[in-house]
Amino acid sequence: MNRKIRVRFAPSPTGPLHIGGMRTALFNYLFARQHGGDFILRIEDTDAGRFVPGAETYIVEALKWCGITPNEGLAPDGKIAGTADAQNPHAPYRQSQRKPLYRQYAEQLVANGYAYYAFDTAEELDQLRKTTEAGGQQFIYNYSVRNHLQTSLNTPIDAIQQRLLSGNNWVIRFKMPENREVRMYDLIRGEVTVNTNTLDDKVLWKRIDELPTYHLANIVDDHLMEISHVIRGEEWLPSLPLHYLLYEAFGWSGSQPAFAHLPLLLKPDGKGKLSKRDGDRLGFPVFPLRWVAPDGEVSRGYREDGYFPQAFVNMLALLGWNPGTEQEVFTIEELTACFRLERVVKSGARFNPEKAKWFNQQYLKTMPDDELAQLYQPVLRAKNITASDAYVAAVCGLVKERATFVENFWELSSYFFVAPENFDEKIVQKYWKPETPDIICRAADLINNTIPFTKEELEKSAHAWIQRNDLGMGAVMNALRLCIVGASKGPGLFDIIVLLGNKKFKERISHSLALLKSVK
RNA sequence: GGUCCGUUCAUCUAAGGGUUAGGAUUCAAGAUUUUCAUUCUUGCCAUAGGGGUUCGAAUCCCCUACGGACUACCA
Repeated sequence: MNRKIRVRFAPSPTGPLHIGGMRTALFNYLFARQHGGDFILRIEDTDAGRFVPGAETYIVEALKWCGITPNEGLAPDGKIAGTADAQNPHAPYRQSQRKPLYRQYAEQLVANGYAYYAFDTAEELDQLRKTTEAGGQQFIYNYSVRNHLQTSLNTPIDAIQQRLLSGNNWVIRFKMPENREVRMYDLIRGEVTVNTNTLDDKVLWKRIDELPTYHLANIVDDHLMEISHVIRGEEWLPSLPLHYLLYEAFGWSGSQPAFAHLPLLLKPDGKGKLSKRDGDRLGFPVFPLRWVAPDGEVSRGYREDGYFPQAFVNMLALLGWNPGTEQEVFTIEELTACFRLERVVKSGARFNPEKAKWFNQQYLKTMPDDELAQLYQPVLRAKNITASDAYVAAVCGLVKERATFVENFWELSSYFFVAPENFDEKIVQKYWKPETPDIICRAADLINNTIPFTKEELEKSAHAWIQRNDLGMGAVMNALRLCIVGASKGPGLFDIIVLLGNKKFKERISHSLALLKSVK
């Protein structure tokens, strides 16, 4: 039985996707691609009350940024497919648009005795729950209470019809069997067993918005869309028995998908799962893209914070998964090749923002200079600086290994574009002596007259000159660096000078000399 | 409270019953460098506790503790 691998990522558009959701999407994507299967994007918008405008677009954009492209579920315009075509045979992929479909399945369950209509109101239920718990008992809506309530199980057929016709004062509940051990299998956790007595009669059909609940829609769609593997967050593990039982009730157990529940992402500090608040509190993004909530509140995004999507994806992949080797830096192709569901860790992972930075640095370091130049040019233009691509690329080449983000480039390389106006106090104190200006002038002359004007040649003649005059490497080089850079940092001084060029070097020396004179 | 899942350095994790318990991030020290950074070297640091099973347990079993999720007409 060689079933086609088909997985789905099924977020609900209640807000931006956070890191955990992105990881779930990534693992689904990797798994599908590795097996030559399909990766389907489905929108689970069966809660009209929690719908947030823009969330769906955000989800599509975020996946796109990461290079996680669904091969089913999107229309040619890049949006969620709303109608079926050759490319999207199982459309629509928004559950709200699949609404007409679900009702019959719910009714089927009622007809076959696996579900029933319940006529109690939310208020009655609340009351019942309160009194039960006040009596020290825990309230479970199951066989022990369902017979005492008004349901289709204890109401004559004509009266049921009457109630159904008289309005929407009803829900459909799953009739949880009594005292059954449900044995389930999870690809990551192994066998899990639960007794049905601890479970309750979950609502499958909501009166409030006349839509199925997650549980019903999810099972029906996974079946109809021929999903082979359900890879989702651990928060769904407690509802797995219900899902098993639903497949059974529909008679679909034979084609039921395999399940894998991913460990949760925990706060970097303290207790509990990672939340939006932690990002604000600890100063790191929890969302892939910047998100502006309908109320105007802005949440940072990895993209806007200057992370490369490759680095972000790489970081995500290593959250709760590892290849068993010591490799940490992966392209998405490499990830696709070596990802194994069985190697996903069982325990929750504390999220570490530091490691995310480290990954970005790894990618920055290996990125070609001309690509970096394209990213840096807009920053320069914003500062009214015009420089050739070749020049900017050379600058990037010299500073990239000391940066984590392109954003760091300016502070690391401003002196390649503008003369320093301020000088590091400590370095001035240490290296700027009364005789220094004279030495700098002579050194500058020497440098200006060196032919060819190359790093090697400059190094050779400068070293010889310093030695000949017994001036001390540190004293001359640091003072010279102070004039060029303004501080004691940066790449090799002769690298800088050569890139700056003879003319600019001269200007820089006289400019700084004048400034430093007034400082002293 | 109930149900389920989990527990190896500060953090992410490796170790199919037999290793001085390995790597990475962070931190610290040293080397290299004219400086900063990179790089390299080194260091610090862990099997939650208690019982079993076994010649031998991080690994299998039980108990305890701790952590997490779930417990809606949310997903």
